[in-house]
Amino acid sequence: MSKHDYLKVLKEKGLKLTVQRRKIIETLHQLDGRMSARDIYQELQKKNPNLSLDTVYRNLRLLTEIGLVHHIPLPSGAVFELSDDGQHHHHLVCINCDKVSCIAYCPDLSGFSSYADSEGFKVLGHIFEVYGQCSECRNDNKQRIVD
Amino acid sequence: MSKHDYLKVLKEKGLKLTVQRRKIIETLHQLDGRMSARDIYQELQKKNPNLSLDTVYRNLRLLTEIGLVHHIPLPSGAVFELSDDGQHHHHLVCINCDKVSCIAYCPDLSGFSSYADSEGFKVLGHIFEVYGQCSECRNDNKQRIVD
DNA sequence: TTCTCAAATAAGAATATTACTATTTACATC
DNA sequence: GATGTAAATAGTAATATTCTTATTTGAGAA
Repeated sequence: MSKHDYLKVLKEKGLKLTVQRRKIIETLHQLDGRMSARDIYQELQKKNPNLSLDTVYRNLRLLTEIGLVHHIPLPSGAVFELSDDGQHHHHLVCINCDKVSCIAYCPDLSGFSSYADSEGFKVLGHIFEVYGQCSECRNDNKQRIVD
Repeated sequence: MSKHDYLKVLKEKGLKLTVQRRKIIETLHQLDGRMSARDIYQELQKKNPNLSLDTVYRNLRLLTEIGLVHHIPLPSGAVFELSDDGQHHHHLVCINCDKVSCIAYCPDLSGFSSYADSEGFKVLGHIFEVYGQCSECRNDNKQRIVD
């Protein structure tokens, strides 16, 4: 998704295109990685010392709600990434080194949603993250055992 | 799982049966609901004013790691519940009123885990929570629209 | 029972995240 | 372009969670 498309989506949702909001998206877009709220705050504060940390958190929450941004809870704290396509996906997270990989698997809730709906509960979304140990950290562990 | 069983599991894991640890489990057991770290802290502080809030957080994290306790992230903050059987399960959470129901569905990661393992990644666990709107909150919304 | 020591705690500092409120701003309408 | 208004921001306070370190304690060994 291009930078322009993000701004279009915001407009479609009736949200204002504030400078701060644009900058947050641009930062995530340009640095093209996963950043914490504080990372983004520190980056943007270089140009705008008046920026409020709350504004970063508030917008990240908003952008997450409308699906433009993914919130990834890591053992060491939350990071955020831009959504490529407006669709969500899930992650494989190493509990040792915090490395994150995207995965294609998504729990199939279609059957469950119908059931829940018949019980009056409207399913609106889900969070799903897989935790484990990456190959590098596994190798490190083996080496340590040998030592 | 009885109170005694929890203490047995702790012992098996080589963890100390501290007074604070026992009290945290007993509180979750007796009040038999879902409580925030602060709820538990405030309850236990009545009897032990020296109790540290950090101790509550630290033990809830530990108990969650070994599977005796479930951590449930709600929009308004995290709550904890004792695990009935040492097995995990997932929840349906109303984003309006924070009501929580347990659900039987659990994402099937067996195939994915084998694949991940062949790539060097050892899957150790996952988090999964379903969000939506409960029947009561849906009805409230309808009424508001009619008004 | 006493001793020993790693594990756990208390206390407080540090960090993360959210809430509150007065002021500012995007943007639709004129 | 000027104006009205609701949404968004800055600044700050409040709350949630984690970290650091000196002290205490559970539990095994003597």
